Amino acid sequence: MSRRSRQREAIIAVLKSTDIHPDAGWIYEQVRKVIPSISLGTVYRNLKKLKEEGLVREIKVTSGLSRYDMVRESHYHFRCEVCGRVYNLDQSLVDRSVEEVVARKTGFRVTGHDIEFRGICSSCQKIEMKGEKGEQP
Amino acid sequence: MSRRSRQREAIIAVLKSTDIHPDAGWIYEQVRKVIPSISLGTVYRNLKKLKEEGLVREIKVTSGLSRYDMVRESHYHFRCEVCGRVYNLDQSLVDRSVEEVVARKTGFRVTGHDIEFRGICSSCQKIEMKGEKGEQP
DNA sequence: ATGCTTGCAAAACATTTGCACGCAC
DNA sequence: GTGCGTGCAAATGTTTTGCAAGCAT
Repeated sequence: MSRRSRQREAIIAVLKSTDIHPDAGWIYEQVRKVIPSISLGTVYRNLKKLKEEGLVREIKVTSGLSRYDMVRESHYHFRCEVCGRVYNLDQSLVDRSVEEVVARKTGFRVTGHDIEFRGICSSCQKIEMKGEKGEQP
Repeated sequence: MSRRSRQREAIIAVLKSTDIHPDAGWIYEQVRKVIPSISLGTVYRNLKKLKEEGLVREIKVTSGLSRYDMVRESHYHFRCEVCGRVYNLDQSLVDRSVEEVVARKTGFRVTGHDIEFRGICSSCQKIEMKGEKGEQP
């Protein structure tokens, strides 16, 4: 398997400590507080390894850079189109049988699926309402 | 609205002619057969515009570069983990009510969703079986 | 001792952008 | 004529990689 290293452990610690789905740069900045000498290349290298080992998942949201998170229970994502935040949603919202439906219809072997919902999160809806004050003269 | 141009029309034509979900480079090569002087920058600029106008959709598959396709009926995607091909799936496979479920549970305004299924497509399953011949000594 | 992992810096890539010119309106 | 779209090339931003040295096994 993989060898241990302070850098690798620190990256895992950072990922475990948050659920904001950070990108590589943010992870780099966090780890730098503990290991100032770490390089961005090392962060990318470790993320790649961790992905291969199945410990970390890379998500590409419709616009923006790659984001990473620890694989806990698998979950869906909701991306706010206003603030760009990515929220977790409980996977149980959707019946797992969708995979069987797809497998039956296509003959493909289905090993997983992800759903990305789009829309406006609650805090941006509030801001939106404030902003609309007086826009109807 | 947008102004017409040979380049723009050619890009649309290429996108209409295929369903392989090409990336910008492939589109560029295709258009070049008709307009050899077109630049990659123009392809990107047009794709961006077409996206804003809602004519084209950009999909980011879990690994690889951005891919583009004309918005016809909306559909899901299946990405083969072996060959990397992206297939279209009929959106009617999954009940649209998932959006309502999410909206009710979160209080977010949900304006859309995408599903990416993963697995092994039928042609890669065949190859896989061939390749396994004799691997069990 | 062996060889995986690191830091550094350069490279590779995808995508965007500034500019002067040309074409659509 | 106005100003949007283009080609070109340079810039930007992200991710990858070659190398020599260091550390885990």
